[in-house]
Amino acid sequence: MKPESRPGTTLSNDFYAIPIADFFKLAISVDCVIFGHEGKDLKVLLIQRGAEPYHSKWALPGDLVYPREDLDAAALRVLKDLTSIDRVLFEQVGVFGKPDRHPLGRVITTGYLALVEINDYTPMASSWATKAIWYDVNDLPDLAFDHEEIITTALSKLQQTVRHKPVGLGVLPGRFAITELQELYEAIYRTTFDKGNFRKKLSEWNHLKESNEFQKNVPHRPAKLFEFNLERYADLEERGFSFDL
Amino acid sequence: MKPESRPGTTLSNDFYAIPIADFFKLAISVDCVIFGHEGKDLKVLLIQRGAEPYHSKWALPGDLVYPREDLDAAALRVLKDLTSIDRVLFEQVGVFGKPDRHPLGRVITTGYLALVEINDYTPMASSWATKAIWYDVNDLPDLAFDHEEIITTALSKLQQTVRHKPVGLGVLPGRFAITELQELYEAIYRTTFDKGNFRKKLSEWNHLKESNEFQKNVPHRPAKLFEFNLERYADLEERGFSFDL
DNA sequence: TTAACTTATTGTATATTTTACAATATCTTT
DNA sequence: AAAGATATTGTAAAATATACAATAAGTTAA
Repeated sequence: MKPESRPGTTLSNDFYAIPIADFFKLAISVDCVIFGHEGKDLKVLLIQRGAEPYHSKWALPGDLVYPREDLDAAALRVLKDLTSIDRVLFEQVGVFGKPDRHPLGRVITTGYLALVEINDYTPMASSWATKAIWYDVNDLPDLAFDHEEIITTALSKLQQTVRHKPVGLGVLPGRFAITELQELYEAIYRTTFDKGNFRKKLSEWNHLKESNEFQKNVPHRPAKLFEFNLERYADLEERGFSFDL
Repeated sequence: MKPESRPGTTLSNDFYAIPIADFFKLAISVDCVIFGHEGKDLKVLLIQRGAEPYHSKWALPGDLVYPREDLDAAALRVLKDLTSIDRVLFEQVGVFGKPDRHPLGRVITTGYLALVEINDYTPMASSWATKAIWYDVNDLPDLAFDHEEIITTALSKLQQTVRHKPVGLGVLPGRFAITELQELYEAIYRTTFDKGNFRKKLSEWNHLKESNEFQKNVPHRPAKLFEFNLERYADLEERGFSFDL
């Protein structure tokens, strides 16, 4: 049956060639691209599937959305199941709805991204996965479904977001050296910045305040530790800015 | 029933408290935010609904997605139904999936945006709408469902897109004055730019080529008409750039 | 104890870009 | 011919970005 054979409608009652029941033979899911930061690395949390289809293949953690559940809530549930994290940086990436993306039926999925600090949480294998492992973004295994595409889109989205919103709060420890924050940016953008210039850029944003603490046990001059100025951070998040590479 | 009472699954067969059938009692739709450009104005094409719910209210044109139809294809179908346009600038905005956003049941919608030239097309009232009218983006009527939110998100997305991709091809006529292109940008960003500086910025992008034609019948010095250098335009679209306001 | 080594932090001169306007140019209308 | 409208080009000053140099302050090894 060709789509063209039926004029448009919006949940009205004029269904023609296609039985109305067919419009409800689908499910929706969420899939989470959980980026993990650790020093200079950016990784993604993948699970090894314990069920068909794609049994034992690597995939993004995800789940069907409950009948009355909000999409964002479903994605947060998956995130929390796996990392016990409530939220850090969390946003919708987009919908992936090709008719044949799921071999068992029509499943439309919404991708979400989150960014967390790897060392803050040990990912637990959930009931639906035999194991969960952090993979480097630059070296991913073969993935189930269209999950590779979702990850690619999510990374672009993350890079985009970080150009107009501050990042680091909840990812870095409460007190951190400026170099650590720079390494977070470098991991996200897969590049390097000049130390001095990056430092100047940050000081313009004015969202850091220095503490009187220094790094300890480092084999070189210890860096002064900073913390985020929460008010100013929230303000930047709210207003947005433009960070040019 | 609380979501927490059921552990996660990914289309596997371990459904507990919720009957599997309930997972399929939902429908998906697409809604199109069709932006129309005309001189200095940016408008949105709205339809007056001819069916319940929200009968006779203003709403975005949209439709249910056919069982085997790709989401993008569904949105393009709606766009073409109404404007007979194939595509110009067209992209996904995001998913809107609050459980109660549709009074008759669970309907999850994906928003799309398109940008067209108003004078190129006369919108026709489709079978599912009593009329279709262009409304100024800054002066919208009360809208059905969560369509106001979708429009707001779509406008942000359009502004974002136009910061790293060229715009104008397919919207402006084949030959146009630079001021016309500037007015398109000004309509999208709801601001004004310095003429001289905008012109310089454009010439850096190098995607215009001058014709030997001039404006006619204007009560002032006629402007030289330009056209897009298609190769360069495509190149910019491909690579992307950063246009700072 | 000191020299070598490592990263931190600040400074700075140069190049590049942005911005705000000024100055002309070229048509139409009065 | 003067006045009125934009078009188009030019330019000086201000603001930014970039590439490095120079110095600081620890640790490690000789």
